[in-house]
Amino acid sequence: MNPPRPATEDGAGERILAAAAAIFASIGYDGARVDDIAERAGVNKAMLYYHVGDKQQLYTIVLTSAIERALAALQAAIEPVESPSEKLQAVLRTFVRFGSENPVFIPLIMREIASGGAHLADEMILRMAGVFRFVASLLKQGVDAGAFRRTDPLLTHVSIIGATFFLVASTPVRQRVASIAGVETGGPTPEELAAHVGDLFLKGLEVGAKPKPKRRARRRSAEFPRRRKNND
Amino acid sequence: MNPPRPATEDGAGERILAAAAAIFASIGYDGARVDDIAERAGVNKAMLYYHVGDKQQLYTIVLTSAIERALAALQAAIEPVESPSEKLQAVLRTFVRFGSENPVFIPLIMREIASGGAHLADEMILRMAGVFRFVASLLKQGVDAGAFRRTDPLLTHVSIIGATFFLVASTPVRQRVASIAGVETGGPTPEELAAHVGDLFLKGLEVGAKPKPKRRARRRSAEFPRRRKNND
DNA sequence: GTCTATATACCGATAGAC
DNA sequence: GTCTATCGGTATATAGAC
Repeated sequence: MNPPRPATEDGAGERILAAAAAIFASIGYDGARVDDIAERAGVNKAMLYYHVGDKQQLYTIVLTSAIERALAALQAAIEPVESPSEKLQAVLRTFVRFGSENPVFIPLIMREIASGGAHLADEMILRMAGVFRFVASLLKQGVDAGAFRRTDPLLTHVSIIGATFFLVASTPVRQRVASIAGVETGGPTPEELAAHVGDLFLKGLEVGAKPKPKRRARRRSAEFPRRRKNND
Repeated sequence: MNPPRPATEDGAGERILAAAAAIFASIGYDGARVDDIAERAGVNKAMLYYHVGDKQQLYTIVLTSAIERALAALQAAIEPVESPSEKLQAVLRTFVRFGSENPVFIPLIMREIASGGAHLADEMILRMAGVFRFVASLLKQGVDAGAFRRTDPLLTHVSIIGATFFLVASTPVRQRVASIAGVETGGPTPEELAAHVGDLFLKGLEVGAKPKPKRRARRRSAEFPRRRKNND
């Protein structure tokens, strides 16, 4: 059951993982066919099992390696800039750019969210929490510096992820909608997408001239009791 | 191939569609098993084929009926309010509430986005364009009234959809991440989710006190040539 | 209209030859 | 290490009895 070696060295292993990522992203775990992955990678199906392992292991490796590279890209992106606003913009740009350059990443995550994290091992949750902590610390820096309003960091993080991921992943559907709706904004570049979402969220987070002491407390109040966890 | 009747009348047809929606939402089109749908609906599998049709027809009916009800909910939601800001907030609240009360809707759409709209017939694109037109007209009202900044309506619409859908659908994963990351915001109510995203987007869209003539022109400039359409 | 039984095909995984 | 052939299980869809 266990692969004889890490399968992350170059050669057939890389081709198999790349093919698996592409197919898992486009039709999901259940829709993916191991035969198709092997064919796309140019290897025999038996070789796929020999080198990497079964379908579930293949999926886990694809998912974890993708999110690890995403986190590394995020950390590299904010290094050269200073202010919280610039860092946040760099993060948004990195989300958009990484998702555009690695077109398997966002569909994989979106499908996992859609299924309630059914295939997500604790290991993946841990890495997602790492990305969240990264963004949360950045938001906190902005709040401490007086640049950002104080918001719920996790909900803000999810909002950012949702907006950027949808902007990138919706491109094919968006173009069809734009064509039918008669608008001409179906084909923006990743830079334009990042600029749009950066504009929106920076204005939404930055401390404006008018204080307007927040329309509702962010802390949980007694009138909103905690809901039961609904993991099945 | 064609079902003998519309299959939207009450009785077994409704139960079948509800069961199909739940299963398609939780494990996707390819993962869904017709046997499971029939069992969940409490009908024989042959009856399912007799009343509704095959798996693809089942999926199409589920998807189109869901988005039609969503659009109806949106239209009903903005009727009682007046100002563009209140209307936008009502729209956000409706997205969150409808998605929470119809837990099949958001996963269905998210999976379609993730697959690039592979299963989306033109009929569905038309309905999605209807929802976009609805939001776009609302944004335009706000711009004309001097309440909102001028942004790309389609990209703003997608950003709103992405943030709200992710906030709602991420609940199970978010709770696991929150538990690991040591934060306590894993279980907000739909009202709290709507308040958060409303706060964020209203501040991001409203015209602030400081004019700050926009950091970048929204119109496509010569330095960003239109990309080729990449529908496969 | 309803249900049982089954046709037909496919998929994941592996045995075993080389 | 590589490939062919195949096993066992399961899926969609339908035929046909009642």
